[in-house]
Amino acid sequence: MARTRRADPRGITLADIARAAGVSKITVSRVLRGGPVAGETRDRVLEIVRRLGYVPNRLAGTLSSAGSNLVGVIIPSLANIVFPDVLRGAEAVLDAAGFRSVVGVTDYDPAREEGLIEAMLAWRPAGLIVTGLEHTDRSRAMLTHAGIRVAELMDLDGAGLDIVVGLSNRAAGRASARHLIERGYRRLAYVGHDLGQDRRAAKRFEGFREALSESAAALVATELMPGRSSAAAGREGLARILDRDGGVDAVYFSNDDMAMGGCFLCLARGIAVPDRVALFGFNGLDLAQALPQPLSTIRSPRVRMGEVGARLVCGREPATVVDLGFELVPGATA
Amino acid sequence: MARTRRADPRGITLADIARAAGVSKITVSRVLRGGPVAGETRDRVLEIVRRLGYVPNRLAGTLSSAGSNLVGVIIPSLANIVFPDVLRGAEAVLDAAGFRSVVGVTDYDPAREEGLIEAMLAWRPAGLIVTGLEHTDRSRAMLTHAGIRVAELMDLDGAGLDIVVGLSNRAAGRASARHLIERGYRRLAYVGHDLGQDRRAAKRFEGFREALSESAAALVATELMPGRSSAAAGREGLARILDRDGGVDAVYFSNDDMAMGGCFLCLARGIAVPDRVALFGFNGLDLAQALPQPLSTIRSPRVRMGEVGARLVCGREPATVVDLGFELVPGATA
DNA sequence: TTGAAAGCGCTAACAC
DNA sequence: GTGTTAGCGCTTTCAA
Repeated sequence: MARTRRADPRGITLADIARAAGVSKITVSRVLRGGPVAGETRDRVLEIVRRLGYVPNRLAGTLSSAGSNLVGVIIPSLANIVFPDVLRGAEAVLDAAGFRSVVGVTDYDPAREEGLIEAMLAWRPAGLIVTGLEHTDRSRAMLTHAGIRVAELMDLDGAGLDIVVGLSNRAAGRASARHLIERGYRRLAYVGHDLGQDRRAAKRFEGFREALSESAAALVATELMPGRSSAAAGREGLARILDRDGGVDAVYFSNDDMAMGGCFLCLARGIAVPDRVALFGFNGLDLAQALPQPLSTIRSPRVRMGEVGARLVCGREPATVVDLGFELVPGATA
Repeated sequence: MARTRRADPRGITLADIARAAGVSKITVSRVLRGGPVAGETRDRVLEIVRRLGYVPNRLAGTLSSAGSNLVGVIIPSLANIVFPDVLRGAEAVLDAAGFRSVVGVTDYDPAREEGLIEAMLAWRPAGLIVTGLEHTDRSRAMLTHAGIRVAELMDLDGAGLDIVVGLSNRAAGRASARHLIERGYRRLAYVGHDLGQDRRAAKRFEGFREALSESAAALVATELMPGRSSAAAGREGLARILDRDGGVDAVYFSNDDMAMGGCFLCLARGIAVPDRVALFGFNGLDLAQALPQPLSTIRSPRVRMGEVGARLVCGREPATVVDLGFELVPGATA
């Protein structure tokens, strides 16, 4: 046995192909990467590669050439379709460009994000895509010193590190308020979920209140449900608002999931929407547009954020901020 | 310059730490992996590691030691919450066990799956998690010869390669039919989406028809909508069934998304559910349980499938088939 | 057009 | 407890 040890006992290596083809390793390497090789040699090598089912080891290739095709993608959650949408956009672009995405889920915890960033950096990825602009100091330090492109997605309200792609949640909140005010609603309520975790929802609410304070309308009730956003939470939150009454004529929800719960409550109780109470969400989910009354909401360019972020993170353009904006969907509930 | 070339110009290496600490590389390596090192040496090394922000290169580590912490996860889509649910379960278990998940999306295309399997194998992952039992011959060959654990999730109706974790979609279809029959429905309809792509939905439909053929009930209408499942498609499909009439008294949908569309149509048209027409779905999405009338459906253990698949793929147990079953949710629509 | 030698950053094996 | 040597499987460099 010439070999003392084999990392992967079943692994066929370049050397095996080279030996079988009667050429050197580097020639096989060239064939595989389209280098200058005689046609006949190329055919012979490729035939053997195919017959043996050889798959080049990218670990070795990357270590040797310093060009990884891994890109880390870190999102807060997979439980809400919003983030899979972003991931979907990123994955499509990365895949088409020959990159593999390594996915991490923070559960909205900055400390977990920090751990994930470190774990991903260990694989020397070509780039890193993260969610939002809020990170621990150490996360920031790692991202800055890693020497790779970093894209921060889904938020524009704050300072970014390199590439920032998203929308202004504050502006979205303001636009939502202005829409309700223009429609004549004056006694508004807010039904949200845990805003300590969901910083972007918190920024929308801030923008919403900002716009109200400059208007004739007022926020007369706020219901913050503990935990994640869900239709059940939105339904329960609206129930509490309506049971207390107080003459609320429109409700702004932290997102479409919550707002759909509100729609369901009104359907169940036979409450006239928007005559008795108007409902407004955020995200523009397809499902909410298939409701008996399409939800009034703001559509966020989720897939597009993933696409643009991925494209930029793989490119060489200078640091930039891309505002993808949002679209107000009038719907029928406000 | 002793060094001719540096793969990563900004990269600090083990050698840099060793030099700064006045020890050999292997000692630093031991410190980092908890090997036997004197307390004082350990402290000195760790201090330098921290100060320099050194993150060990796992490419090199893995190449050297043959122990990758990457696991490939291949799913058909990210657009339907069902697959992010599975991914979420897998990610949670993998992350807790120190593994990173490399994600691939096939778009329901076996050829793309084949390409993804090859691309992932190039990273010599510790294991691979795929969706369903249908694969191209070459995919099968690669998975069999890779010498790693492979888990196939979400389907039990067919032959697996190594680890199989899921539920019998055929049995779920049968159970759905039996439930409707027991409730007294006799003129049934089916509203589905593209079953050529979604093999699991096709198997449910097969089971459904099987059970019907042994009963007094009959399938009197079928509406297959092109493309992916969606509330809009379900709504439109049910509209066609009802517009044709034919005395249909219950409708089985390919999944909850489609069924919710059906619910929305009935709400919009004021059709009494389940008196005029009963509706039945598949998946048990939370959202469908927050509807004014909770959807009658079958709950699939999606997160659990991901968890169990991930746990087994990282372990050493022999090849096995795990039937996680399903739960019929009576709901209020059938 | 092809090859030999050196090295990517790390760890296993075996000294000392 | 610590170091030396020899790779892991590939690509780069330089030469033929």
